[in-house]
Amino acid sequence: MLDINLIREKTKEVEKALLKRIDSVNLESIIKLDDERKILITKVDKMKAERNKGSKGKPDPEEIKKMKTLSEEIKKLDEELKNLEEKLKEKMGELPNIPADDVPAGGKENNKVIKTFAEKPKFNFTPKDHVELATSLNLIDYKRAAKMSGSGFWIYKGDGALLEWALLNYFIEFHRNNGYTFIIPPFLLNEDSAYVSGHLPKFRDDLYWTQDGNCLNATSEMMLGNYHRDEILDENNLPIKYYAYSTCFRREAGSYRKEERGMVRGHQFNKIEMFQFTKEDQSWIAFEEMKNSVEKLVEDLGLHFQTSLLAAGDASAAMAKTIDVEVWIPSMNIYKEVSSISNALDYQARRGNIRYKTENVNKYVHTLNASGLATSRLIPAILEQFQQADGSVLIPKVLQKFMGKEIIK
RNA sequence: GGAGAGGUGGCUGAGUGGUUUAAAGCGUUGGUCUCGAACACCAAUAUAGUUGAAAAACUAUCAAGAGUUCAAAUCUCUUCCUCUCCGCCA
Repeated sequence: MLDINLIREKTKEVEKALLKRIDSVNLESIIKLDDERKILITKVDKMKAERNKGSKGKPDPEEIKKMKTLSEEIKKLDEELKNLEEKLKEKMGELPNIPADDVPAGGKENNKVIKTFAEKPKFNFTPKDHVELATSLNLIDYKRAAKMSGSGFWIYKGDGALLEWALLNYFIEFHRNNGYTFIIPPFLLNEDSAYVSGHLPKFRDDLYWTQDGNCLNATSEMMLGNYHRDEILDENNLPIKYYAYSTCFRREAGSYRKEERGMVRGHQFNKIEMFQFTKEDQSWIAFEEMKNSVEKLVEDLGLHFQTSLLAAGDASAAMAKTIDVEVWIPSMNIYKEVSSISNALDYQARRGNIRYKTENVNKYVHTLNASGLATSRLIPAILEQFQQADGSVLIPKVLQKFMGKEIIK
């Protein structure tokens, strides 16, 4: 949600910025609605003031008659006002966040690679893809998972399960050392929360729903963003840094399984999510810090990867700026996202009504999130990038202590 | 799943139709006192919206929504949540 006052005061600038990510903007109609709202509120409030005055003490019968007509009129106007406010809210909700100045306009094709890390691995043998490796090393059981749960699921087994858990442990330890607070949230959340996190109405079909009207969490960002909903935070506690573990569930309706074999895209995967609530002048510092953390995490695994600045149209609508960390998957000849680091500024905080008090003024916090990290795309990258001629796979140094070995064979 | 009790400001807690502009206490902040502190005393202490240059005024909010009424924290209905007891149960 954008600030209506900003839209009123800097209409042209806002319009221009929004055109970087969407084709057409009509701010005038929003301002007009807001004008109507103001006029109506002034009118109704005056009538209510009159009624309150008249109803103090015991009015005589004639006065009661007058007040009755007044009350009926107020009721009508209140109804009108409610409709107007709903319409305005809906229109405001459709507006995406204003992209940061350095974010390129347009869609995916305008994403900019910022930096590349480590070397692309070279093989003097024919490399296998991660499905072959995971199957031959008995790390992942795709077949039995399909039998039990259908396609898009997999079973971690033996060293595969240990590798998954080692990654999670590695992340958990890393964030703990960086002063983040660990959260394990419920994996089910109610509809209201999904609206506040911005996943509804857009992703309704991509979420799993229970018979009680809850949905399964698709990323713990949904939980963390709601954690301080409707609160006024103590500015001395900011920035607040959380990281959460959750299993994430996604229907992935309509996606192509063929091109994304194995575990690149599934209905269920594990993820550690980072989240920060900051003061308004601290969020870009936090953004850098989070980006550096994610880069360090992947770098220390020894993987070849790159970072990209997403174009306005490719980033999610709530975000002012997003940088993707993309890891090299040799068999696909492509870089696949393992983390998006995003700054929403006050856009999410407005929706969730999350503020802090500073010098006796309440301001909206800024919110940021980043995966730190999802495992399901790292495992293919690790298997493929670190495979040896004999079909074994070297385990990254940072994971060895969690697995008790150096090589999977 | 059944039965019961509840939800009031940062917190505790009074308030069953009309000076409630929500009592009182605690907490917090500022001041007086003091060499300094404690005590004591004085004062301030919610959020949002509208009008206004400002001072300020007005409106709404007592879990949420609807209703009754000239007037609702208070009466009625619905929903949500919390607690207690019972039942069921990986």
